Amino acid sequence: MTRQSTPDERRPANDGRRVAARNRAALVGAAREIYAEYGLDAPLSAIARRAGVGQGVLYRHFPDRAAVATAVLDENVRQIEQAAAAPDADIAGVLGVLTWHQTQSAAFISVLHIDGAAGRSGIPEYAAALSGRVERALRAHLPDGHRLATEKDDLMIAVAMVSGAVTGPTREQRERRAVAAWRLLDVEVGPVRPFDDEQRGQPPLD
Amino acid sequence: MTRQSTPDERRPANDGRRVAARNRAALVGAAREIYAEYGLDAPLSAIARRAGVGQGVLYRHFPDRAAVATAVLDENVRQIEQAAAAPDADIAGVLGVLTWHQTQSAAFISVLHIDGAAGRSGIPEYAAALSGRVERALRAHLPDGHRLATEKDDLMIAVAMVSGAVTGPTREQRERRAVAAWRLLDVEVGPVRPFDDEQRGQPPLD
Amino acid sequence: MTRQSTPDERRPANDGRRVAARNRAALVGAAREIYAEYGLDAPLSAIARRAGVGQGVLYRHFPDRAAVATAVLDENVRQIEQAAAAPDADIAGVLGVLTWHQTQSAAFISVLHIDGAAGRSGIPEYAAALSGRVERALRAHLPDGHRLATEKDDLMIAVAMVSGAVTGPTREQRERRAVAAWRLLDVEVGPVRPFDDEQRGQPPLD
Amino acid sequence: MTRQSTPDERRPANDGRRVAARNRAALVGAAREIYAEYGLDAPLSAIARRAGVGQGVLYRHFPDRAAVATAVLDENVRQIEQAAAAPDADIAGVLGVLTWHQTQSAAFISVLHIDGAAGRSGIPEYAAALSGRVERALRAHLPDGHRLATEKDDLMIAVAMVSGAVTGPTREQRERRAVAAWRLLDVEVGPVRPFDDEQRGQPPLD
DNA sequence: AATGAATGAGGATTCATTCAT
DNA sequence: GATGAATGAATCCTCATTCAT
Repeated sequence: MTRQSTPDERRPANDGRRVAARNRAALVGAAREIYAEYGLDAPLSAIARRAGVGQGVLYRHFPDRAAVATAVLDENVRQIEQAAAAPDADIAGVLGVLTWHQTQSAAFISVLHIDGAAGRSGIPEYAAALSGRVERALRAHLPDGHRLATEKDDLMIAVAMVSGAVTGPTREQRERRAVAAWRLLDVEVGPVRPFDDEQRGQPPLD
Repeated sequence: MTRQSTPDERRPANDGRRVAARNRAALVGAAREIYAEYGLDAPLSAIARRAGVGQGVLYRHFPDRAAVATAVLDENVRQIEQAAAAPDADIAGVLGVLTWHQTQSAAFISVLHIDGAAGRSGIPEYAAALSGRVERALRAHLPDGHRLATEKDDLMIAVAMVSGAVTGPTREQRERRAVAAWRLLDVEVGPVRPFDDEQRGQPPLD
Repeated sequence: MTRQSTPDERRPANDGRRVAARNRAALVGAAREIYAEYGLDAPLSAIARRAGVGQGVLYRHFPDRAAVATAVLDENVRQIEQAAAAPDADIAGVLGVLTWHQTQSAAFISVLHIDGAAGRSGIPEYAAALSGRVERALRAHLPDGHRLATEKDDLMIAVAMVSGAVTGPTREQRERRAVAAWRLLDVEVGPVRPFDDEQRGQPPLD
Repeated sequence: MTRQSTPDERRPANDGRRVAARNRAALVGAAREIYAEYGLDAPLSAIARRAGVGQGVLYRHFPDRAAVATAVLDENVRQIEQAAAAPDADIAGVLGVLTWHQTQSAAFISVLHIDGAAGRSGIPEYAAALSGRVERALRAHLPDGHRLATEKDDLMIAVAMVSGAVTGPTREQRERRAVAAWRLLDVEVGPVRPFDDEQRGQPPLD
């Protein structure tokens, strides 16, 4: 339901495919907001409600709660991959994008803890896969002489460490702490910002 | 109304008030285990069950779930304080004890994230208080020239960072990662171990 | 209770019987307060706590919750009986004492509803017995020509009606309404007050 | 709750919705019965059980226990209002309908005690609102010279008095006592019956 | 495909009652 | 006799998940 502001949508009897895609996107967006506000344990009903769809639709698109979380985090990871795929990418820049997402989303932090989140939230191998993609994106630009290139695990341990430092009620404070964390690690980081200017807008729905 | 089923049958023995202290200790111990396995959001009923007591006993000893968590974490913090109070204490040694507890207890990690725990578990100012005690214990031995002594927040940010790195299914792996984290921070840490061999005994309550 | 406790007890260390009597009185007093504040469904533990005794003591003196209530109300009824036994007693005077108790105690009101209370609070035939004693005390002074003497049930119906009217947060308001109720019934009532000046003081305990 | 979806019946009826309406009615009916038997403090689970639905259904339809009670009592009050709105209504007739409901429902009695209900059941201002509606319905037909028109509060005090008198295990006995109460008040009352012949029957649940 | 109602298990919390000391 | 701890049933309330329409 939820009157859609899209002008071309005037007929609820419009064919399903398009509606389905829109619903899926609405669910992912709603989940992102809900996760940001309440964490990964938030009730699924809240996500469906904020997306403006019935509970059943959520289950049609996502088999379980882990799938929802994965879909949300997938977008974050994709941005990092895109940042890594940019022509002028370097490790500092990619770390900056990564850090931005760390400061943005409590859920995203969890996934980088790999099993910290897995315990409670039932995000199983999904998390490992996402974490692996992040690692590949970073490592593609990791020079041999880089501070995090000596030991095999250092790169992702450092990422996890920054995740640990990123706490606080406001994004600004979280960013300040993230920057301090990288400084303590003696690692140079580019500007902390999303990859594109594709602002993922948060409609103050509901 | 009181429809009581006339418990003329044997009733599970009431061992008297002597057992109260033992029960409290059992609850704290059970809570420690349960928290380590499932995190601070674990059901209180699981704690009572593992302690081998009824639900009511838990509520007799602890008014709310925050009180349970506090009782558990309080012991960890106390060990760190004791380590700091030892005659030959230095910052590396205290950090070693701290790190041991970080590798030991998922719950303890949460509390050092300061607000990471606050979110769901309703451990609000408790966490801040415990975290403050840890900070004081550490700062008492922080030399002026120490790597973590330049910026005001660096000390606890570093602690949070190590907490972030401490993941993995086994304590050994978590310790390995913790050590790697301190190395990346270029901070010297003493042996990772509990303060004393003081078996976590029964506090002489009552 | 057979033993008359002389008020001038000089030996507080004289245990046993005397302590038991004091505890019983404390329980009744506490129950009166608790009932006035929370109604007849208040937890028994609250009564024991306010009386400053253990839970077990309550069960030693009273087999069930109805016995507690009865003990409390018994005192109210006794005052009414004493008022009726006074040399210069008349129906108006006894009604005044009765009304005072109605305005004083929500519990007492319930008992005069006879079965309204019985339903929930498990005050079974106790209530009937108490109600019967009140009726006898009143009827002893009911002149043949009295407004409430025509029909058999009129007397106690009128009492129940006044009980129904007695609502409100303060005793003053309840008294005002009680007086209005008697006026509507066209029944003359003496001064609304306890029988003796034996103020049953309410220590603001706890 | 209750987004007012315009109940235009153009669409092929969604039967899920139809069941919902039936369930809601069943819940209200069950609540009425349970309240009559056990009073307003009856467990909500008993209501759900008698309605033949799960607990969750009750919470879907009513956010809290006060909402359930309000839904039930609202119907009673509505009947009284309808009786007052009838073309040939007079005060005696409306009082008769009111009295019928008093004899019918212990819960309804509570609400007219105004604060008697407020105590335990958490039906605070709801009760006041319902009581106010009853008063308005009555007062609309109260002639200036009526016995209950002299003092401002007399009307509702009288209603409360009758409520107080209405006790007893059977409706018949309660009615007899109610009639006696009105007689003692010297107030003429019409036939004690529900407003319409609209028997509030048992919804053909399952 | 969407809807949103229903189910029912799970967890929190409160108390009446018993009983060892 | 008193104490107060323990038990465990009962109730409240929340969601994850299924399913009829």
